Amino acid sequence: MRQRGRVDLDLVERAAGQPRGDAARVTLHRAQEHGEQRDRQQRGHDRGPDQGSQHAGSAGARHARRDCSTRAPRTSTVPVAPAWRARRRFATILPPMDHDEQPRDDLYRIRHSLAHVLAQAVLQLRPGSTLGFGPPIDDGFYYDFILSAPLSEEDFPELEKRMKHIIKQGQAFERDELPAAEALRRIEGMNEPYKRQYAEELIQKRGLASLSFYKNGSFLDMCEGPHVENTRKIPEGCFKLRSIAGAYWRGDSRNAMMTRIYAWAYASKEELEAKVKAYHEALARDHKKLGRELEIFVIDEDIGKGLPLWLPNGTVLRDELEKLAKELEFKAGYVRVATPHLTKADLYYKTGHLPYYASHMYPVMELREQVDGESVVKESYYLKPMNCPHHHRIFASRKRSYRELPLRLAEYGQVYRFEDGGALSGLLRVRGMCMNDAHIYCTEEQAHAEFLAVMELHRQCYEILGLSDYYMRFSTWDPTDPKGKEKYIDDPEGWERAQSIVRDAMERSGVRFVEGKGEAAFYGPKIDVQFRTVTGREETASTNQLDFGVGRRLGLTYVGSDNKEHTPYIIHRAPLGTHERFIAFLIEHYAGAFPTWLAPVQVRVITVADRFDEYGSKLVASLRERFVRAELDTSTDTLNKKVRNAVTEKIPNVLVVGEREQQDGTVTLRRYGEPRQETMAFAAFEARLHAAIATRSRGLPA
RNA sequence: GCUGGCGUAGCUCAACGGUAGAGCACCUGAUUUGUAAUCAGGCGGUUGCGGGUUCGAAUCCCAUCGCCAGCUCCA
Repeated sequence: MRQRGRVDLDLVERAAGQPRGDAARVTLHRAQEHGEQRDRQQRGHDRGPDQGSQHAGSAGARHARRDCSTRAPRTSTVPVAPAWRARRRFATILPPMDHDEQPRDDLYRIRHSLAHVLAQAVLQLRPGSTLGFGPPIDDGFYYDFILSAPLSEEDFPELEKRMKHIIKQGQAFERDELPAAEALRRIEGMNEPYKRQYAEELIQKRGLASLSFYKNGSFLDMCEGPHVENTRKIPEGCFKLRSIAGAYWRGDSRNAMMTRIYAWAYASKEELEAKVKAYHEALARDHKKLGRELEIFVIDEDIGKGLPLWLPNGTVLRDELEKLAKELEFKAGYVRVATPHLTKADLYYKTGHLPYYASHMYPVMELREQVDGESVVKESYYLKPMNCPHHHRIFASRKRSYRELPLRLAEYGQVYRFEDGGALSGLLRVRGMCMNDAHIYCTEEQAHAEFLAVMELHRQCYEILGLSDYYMRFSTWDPTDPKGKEKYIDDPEGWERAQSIVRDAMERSGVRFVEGKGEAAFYGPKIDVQFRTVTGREETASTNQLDFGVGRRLGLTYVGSDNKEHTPYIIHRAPLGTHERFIAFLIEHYAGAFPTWLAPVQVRVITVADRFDEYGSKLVASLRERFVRAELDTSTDTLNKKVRNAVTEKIPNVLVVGEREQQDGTVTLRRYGEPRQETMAFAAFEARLHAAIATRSRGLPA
């Protein structure tokens, strides 16, 4: 069960991507416009306060916060986001739309009206059911019910038939606006307890003086509209019931479980069909499917839920990403550290994780000994759910001077979080994950440049990977949050300063972002990078947080030029998130066809007949000599079959060699996805290949 | 965690109260092939696990494990 205790640790933070349970407000900053938006969107469960889940970004984010230590070269070589301003690659997917922001256009009306039509059909089929919410959503609409008898997808044809019938009847949507008291009386008569509860909230908490109702045919609903004037305005064949699932009333597991029916709906039959088709095609990129087919990872029941086994192909991806991170971080002045997977329980009491975060950690390991015939606990250990406390201890390993700041400690650290079983999903949400983690300890004066440098590091990573389908979310502190003082560091001035540092850095970088008020980490504001999976779920890939509170809490200090002790700012960041989530993301991004530098098998040599295998072996040996992942296909398959296999495995470079090539010392290159093949000297191919790998380019430069 | 659906060979699936099958993969043999599946044979499942109903269970029931989807995109 989920507990709702609040921890104030970073962990607590919802991990990235997590949906936050509270209604947070988000402001969209696009160039100059500001729009109000809310980020609900997440479809994950609310992992809000309680759950810290997630890795990747989230993880990064959340975890990170704790203390550490070590010294880094006090270089001043940090590149300060220069290039960033000019590029426009960020944020090409649209952030979630706020309820109050959605355009009430025709499509909105159609979807909203269809939700009422669905409800009417459901009430016909299951009289006595009660209603929850039924809003339009990004790709259609849904409606929540407490059904008088269960429905399943098998009932969809019947429901759709009834819906079509209702539409054909040409029911008019009639709006009725009643003063609060009268509205409540009417709702009372409707026998809709959830609607009533919400109506009371609207009147009492939001101060609405009146409520509106819409009636079409036999169906009456409290609803703000707008709707189409008549069901005939709903285009024929523009919707399709999609799925049925449970959903808690108001997304809160303490509330009743309702049944939610989702449907797709678009402005025309053609558009609907195109979208549904695109959706099904997108499923072919699902990382769970490709992960199995391309032998990247498996999740073995005998090992445990959420604990992936990385197969050789997947391990190549991890190694290459780590190599990339090490190179970029080295250039950005980071130093690497390594810390153990286990930690004494005491540390987590100091950081504040225990006992609040305990439900998201694997149970304690206790070393016992016999004392007077009784078994007593001598020492207790936990698997670490984040790397920050370890890094903070490294920072604290000796006295620190301002002269060695900023100190940037980096580690691809393995952490374990006990996520809810129902939340686990392939590599996207796991219980064991390896984070591209780092903590930067710096002075307040350095924080701005360091944060910019972190954003620049993000830009570099994303540019190399060709990622552009994401948006950034700036999560800030909400001074009016009723739980503020227990949840967040109580230091309004500190928040203001930290937020202005981040906001300014973001604005200077020119990156588009949305603002989520009330979504900050407990110790500071953060920037999360949000993306969507092929199935449309939003997740956090990367996270960056400016922590002004934990250093103080843990007594981390450095000696300043004034010979006094000061508390460092700490930036927690994870541009590549966790291997688990990030690779899931990359598999879907590339549809399994990785660029040469990342590909598990970079070159497959196929001979026309086995008498050319010796020549093929020489090619492979030459390539492997310089660390190219090349291999010779020695199977007895036909040439056609070998080519087919290489294509199926999405190998980026296939070399076909036979009599001609052997004689001329050439190779015939067949690039994945390119119909044209090309014969060239082997030396020329090698040079191009090495160039492609060295520059991590997507193609093979000429 | 909760709601619902689903677990048949390594993979994708069929059999839906009456002897558990196919394709691919794998193994063996033949084939030595110039760009997306050569031919033949073979191996492979106590139908996730455990109970129950039944003359008989992969099919029905219960429990359990696992997987998938959903769990505010608020009237």
